[in-house]
Amino acid sequence: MFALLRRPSNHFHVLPLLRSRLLSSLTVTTTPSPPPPADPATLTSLILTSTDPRTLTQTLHCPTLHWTPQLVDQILKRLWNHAFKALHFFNILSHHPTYTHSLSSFDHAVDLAARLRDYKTVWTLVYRMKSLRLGPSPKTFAIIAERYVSAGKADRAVKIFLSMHEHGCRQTLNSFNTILDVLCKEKKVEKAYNLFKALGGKFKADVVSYNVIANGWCLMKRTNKALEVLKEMVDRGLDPNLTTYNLILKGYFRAGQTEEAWRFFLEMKKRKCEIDVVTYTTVVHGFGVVGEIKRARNVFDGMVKDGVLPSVATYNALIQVLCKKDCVENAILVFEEMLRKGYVPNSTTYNVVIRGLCHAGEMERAMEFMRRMKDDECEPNVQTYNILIRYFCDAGEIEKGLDLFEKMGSGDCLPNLDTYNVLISAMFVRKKSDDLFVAGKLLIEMVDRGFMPRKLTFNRVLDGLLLTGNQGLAKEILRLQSRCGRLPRQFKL
DNA sequence: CTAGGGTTAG
Repeated sequence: MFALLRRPSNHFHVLPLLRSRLLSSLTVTTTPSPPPPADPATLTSLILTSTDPRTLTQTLHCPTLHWTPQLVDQILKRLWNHAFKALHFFNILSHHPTYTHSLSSFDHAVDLAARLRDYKTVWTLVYRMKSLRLGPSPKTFAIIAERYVSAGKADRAVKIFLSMHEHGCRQTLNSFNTILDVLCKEKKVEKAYNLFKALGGKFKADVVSYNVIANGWCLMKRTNKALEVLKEMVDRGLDPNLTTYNLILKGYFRAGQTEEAWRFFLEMKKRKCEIDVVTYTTVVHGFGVVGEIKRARNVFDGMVKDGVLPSVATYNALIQVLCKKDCVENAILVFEEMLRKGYVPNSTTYNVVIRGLCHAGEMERAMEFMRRMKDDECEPNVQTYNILIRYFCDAGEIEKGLDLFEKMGSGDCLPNLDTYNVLISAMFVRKKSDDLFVAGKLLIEMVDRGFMPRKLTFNRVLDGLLLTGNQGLAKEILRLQSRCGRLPRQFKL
């Protein structure tokens, strides 16, 4: 906590000890000594703590360091929440004397730049892929389209899809379905449906196209619209499949039409359309969220008799709804039951249990489960940290929240946008000058890492700093705000 | 990354 207050610059977050250790390993590389190890964790720390680009380049270009696309991708993944550093790393390797980036690393870089809304860099990367004859691939376009749509530029995304072939990437039914899906997932169903009507004939729309659109309506809780679309499909001579039925089932639950969902489920069973684990998981979850725990359990118990084994996701659904609508103790009983049956819980399982415990005020047991995760080769992820940080702060144990935050910075799980938002809000509860100072530093750090705070966050922090006499930091943040305003920071390639 | 099931808060 106090280390946090004292750290002068953007990297105040990294624990001092770790920092000096890594810096010394950096200087070592300029003299003929052992080569830097090639494991992703060490390399990621090295990139995060380096302060001098030239030394870092030297280190990463070291001939004994054997780069592979897998290694590069692993590092990019680890640096996902530190977008500028990630792109910087990508760029250094772009100039490596012998190594050449793979298509998937390019896609990572495109995704990062697009998330920063730095479209100039996005297109530079696309042209570079093209000149290296690596791509762009349909996946590259899916990434770009998704980012444009989520930045509120749906029309732009459609245009880019329509111009894919100009970049040497053929338009297929698959890519058509992808753009429809991207639009639907961002709740632009009308737009998707218009595109579907205009070009569905040309691309020979199939059951996937119809399912995507129907699911889009379901996401808007417009089950009837979804059913209309499917009627149209049947009229065109295309048969619904299990995915179709499952998405309608989910749609009924989502729209609060629980009894319709149940009748639909019974109909599916009666018609012998070979319902699967997804069907059952949907029903267990659907009943659970409306508090129908008995029915959820009945369905869960019944699936085995029907010859369908639950999956980890099914257990996760049951455990979650028990936490929410029943009690954590019963949820943990199910958790233990799944272990006894030989299932391997994943990070979602743990996160669900941890949230349940936090919600019940059992913070210590929640922490215990986080430690247990590691024994199950299931490292805590950013969601795990966010849950614990949030509940610690809500309970007024802000120091403990900050402790966890610092552990993230030094470990292999970097904080994301949610982490910063949660923590910054928490800095207002005690109305202490020191806390506001931390909030200011966090704000600066998040911008440094490619996350854009909302205007409201800026104003809250500024007000707080001025009220508590932190004029200096307030000034710095004002400059920051005007510098990043609405324009994205551009990355120098 | 051609579609359906588990994580997140008011």
